[in-house]
Amino acid sequence: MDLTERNRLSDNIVHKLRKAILLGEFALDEHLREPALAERFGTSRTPVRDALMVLIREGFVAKLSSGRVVVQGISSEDITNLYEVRFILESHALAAWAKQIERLPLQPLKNCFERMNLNFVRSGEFSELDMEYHEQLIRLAGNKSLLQSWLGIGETIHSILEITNQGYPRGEQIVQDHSKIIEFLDRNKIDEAVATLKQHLYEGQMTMVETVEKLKKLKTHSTNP
Amino acid sequence: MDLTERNRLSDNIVHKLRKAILLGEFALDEHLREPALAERFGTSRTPVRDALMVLIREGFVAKLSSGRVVVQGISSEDITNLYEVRFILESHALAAWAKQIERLPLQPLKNCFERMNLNFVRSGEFSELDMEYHEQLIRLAGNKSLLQSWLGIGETIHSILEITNQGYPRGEQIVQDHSKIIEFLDRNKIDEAVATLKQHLYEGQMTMVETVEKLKKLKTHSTNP
DNA sequence: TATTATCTAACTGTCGACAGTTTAATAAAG
DNA sequence: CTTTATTAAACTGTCGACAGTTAGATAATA
Repeated sequence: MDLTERNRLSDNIVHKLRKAILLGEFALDEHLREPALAERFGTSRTPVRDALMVLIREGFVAKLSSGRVVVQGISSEDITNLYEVRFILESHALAAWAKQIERLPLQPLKNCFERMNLNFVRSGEFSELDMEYHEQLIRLAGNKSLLQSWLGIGETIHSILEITNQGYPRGEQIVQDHSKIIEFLDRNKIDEAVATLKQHLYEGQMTMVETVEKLKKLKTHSTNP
Repeated sequence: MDLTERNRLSDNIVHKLRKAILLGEFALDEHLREPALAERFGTSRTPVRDALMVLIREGFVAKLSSGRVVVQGISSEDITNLYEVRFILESHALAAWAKQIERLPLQPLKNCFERMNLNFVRSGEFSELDMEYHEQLIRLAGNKSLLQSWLGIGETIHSILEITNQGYPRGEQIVQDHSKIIEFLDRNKIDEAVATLKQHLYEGQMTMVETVEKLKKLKTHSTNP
């Protein structure tokens, strides 16, 4: 079933570069040079180039038409934007699912929830399961483009969570919300499911904004002599 | 203002590969081999790899975890999906713009419309201007993530239009719709603007589905001996 | 000193090559 | 004749190198 999952060097570089950008290691609009990055990560330029293409798509960096790649950084407004789009995509998924003549089964969503419910203490896996739950939610719509758009947003959010994650203080709340959404869907109460989702995402957004703000202050102090 | 626009070989390859896939030159799930493509386009493998990464993002091909890149093709359902997402993004842009305390100016949208209104005979530029109009519409929301998500959808749609384009039989209707949307926005009639947009996109979707179906039939006949 | 011109160093896009791995083909066994 | 084992060809990921171009430093001019 194609589980090979070869580890490419670029994957590792993507991960580390995202972290470095989020932690404010680079200044805004700073030019990221491929040779310097290649030396930093102990590779040739090829995996660095591949990694930069991924980060361009995710919006962490931007490519000027001159070819230069510059750091974009993540502001509170960016996070608000991100969650705004995330909500319209996910709420549309629920609405689209409800409109289907033959609705796709809720089972994958439920299975994911069960795994999360059991392991919700282990914060490492929790973040993955949280995102997987929302991905399953999107998949309910059976719309390839919707999934593709969501993956762009979802991966960005996930990578931010991965780094800023403080151990999921809201773990129990999250599990409870996920449970409520499934119940509402089961009972065909779509509006209630969407409302729960909205509140759920809003809280996630607030937490992330706070965390990123903290990080930013931390950075400002440590660099101001 | 950064107008350099260097021509990379990969851009050319992206264009030609998209066209080949849409015209049905490759079978579904066919394996695209980098060396073969490199020879076909008279380049080394590097620009081919870069081009494939773009096509992966656009959904024309998919990368298996083994590293293989396989052709995905475009079905009528794919187009429906594409337009469904496009509509929720664009309609959200209008709603978000309307909610702003200090609304972004409509001028860029109007400027784009004027250029389209003048040149709408020249079908070559028309396609570009049509997409630019809708991009300006998205920009009204002032949401970076929304724009990024839309660009993914928009570029895919644009590339399909570019190839299947039969000379824009609906040109006048399109210009008229664009004009109506601007008027509605000017008068703060958001619901009407969204309704016009919905009808506008629906007609675009129908045209594209028809065209792609025609292409498919054409292909079936020419390959069946 | 401010501004323009020149030059050098460095970067990006591209190339060909290599190594490990995977696929496909062939041979061996049931 | 089908299924498993073996082998060989080919592909992907990675590397170092080169050339044209760009950015920044230095020199020249006002």
